[in-house]
Amino acid sequence: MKVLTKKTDYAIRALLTLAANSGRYVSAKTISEGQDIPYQFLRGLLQELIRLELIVSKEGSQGGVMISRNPDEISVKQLIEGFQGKVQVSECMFRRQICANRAKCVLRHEIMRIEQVVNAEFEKITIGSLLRNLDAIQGHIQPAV
Amino acid sequence: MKVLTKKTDYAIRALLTLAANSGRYVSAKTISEGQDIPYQFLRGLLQELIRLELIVSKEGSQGGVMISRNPDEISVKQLIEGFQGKVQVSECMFRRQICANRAKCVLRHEIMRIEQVVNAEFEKITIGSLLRNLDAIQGHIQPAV
DNA sequence: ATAACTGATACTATATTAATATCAGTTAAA
DNA sequence: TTTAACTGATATTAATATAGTATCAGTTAT
Ligand code: FES
Ligand code: FES
Repeated sequence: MKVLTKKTDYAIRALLTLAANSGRYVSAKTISEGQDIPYQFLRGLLQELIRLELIVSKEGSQGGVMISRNPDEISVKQLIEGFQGKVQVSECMFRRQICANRAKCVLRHEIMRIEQVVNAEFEKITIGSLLRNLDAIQGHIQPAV
Repeated sequence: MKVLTKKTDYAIRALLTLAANSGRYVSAKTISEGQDIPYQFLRGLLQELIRLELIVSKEGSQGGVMISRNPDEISVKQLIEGFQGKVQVSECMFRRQICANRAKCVLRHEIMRIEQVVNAEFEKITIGSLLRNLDAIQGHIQPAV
């Protein structure tokens, strides 16, 4: 049981590369090769990131994508929601009117609490914090090119 | 993004019925109808619960399945692990030796912490606790037949 | 004997995720 | 002014996981 799909994982890694190269346009090809993400898959994903307004693009030769937000304001939670939808533990555990009074259902509350904890934790993790951690370890994410 | 699959959800509900009928054999048909779980799907699932040693069965007429553990000792965590595998936030976020020193990787630790929180929460929720909550609400889960 | 059951297993359908492919249009620079 | 390096947009396929169905053999209470 995995919580992050490959797409979200790829998005995080692409954004890390972009955060390490802010102010510069980096091509999909460069990111693809640097992070070992399938090229066309990455391209689609980058277009989604553009729609999410986390990056901007420049067409043509020497073009590419560039991060357009403060990396500290891009949380893993946002990315999960953008690519996988809200964290949802389950639908109503007891369907068909079993819990007539959904609003007061203790179970639901219990389970929604877990969702909140997970969300809160993923909110704390940002592209910025990840990048700093990586830098602290060994300065991995090299400026591309 | 859902955390519990239908199978796990069904298993929880089947076990609640069985917990409310402990000491008695309840047929798959009765559970299926009572909880609105597809019959054959439920049958397979019950066989898995038998292998997990959470229930026992009796063949033949008047047969069925019966819970064989203290409901307080059956946690949702166990069920998730039995049906969906361990909670795993992602594989190593940075593949191919990027983090040369996996053991000390801050990211991994961060992410593993979330996994632990989730697991700890699901461990607290047991068939017993769920059943008591339901009873407290309105005594839903009627003894079957 | 028969109806009500489980054991075991094979199969199909559906949905989600992952990956590829194609072609049109933009831009920098030789 | 042509060309190579790019993105935009979209269609298609492949792989995998989840959900649901079907069948037949064997067991047991009545
Ligand atoms: S779990 Fe759905 S209302 Fe209680
Ligand atoms: S995330 Fe894999 S070792 Fe750091």
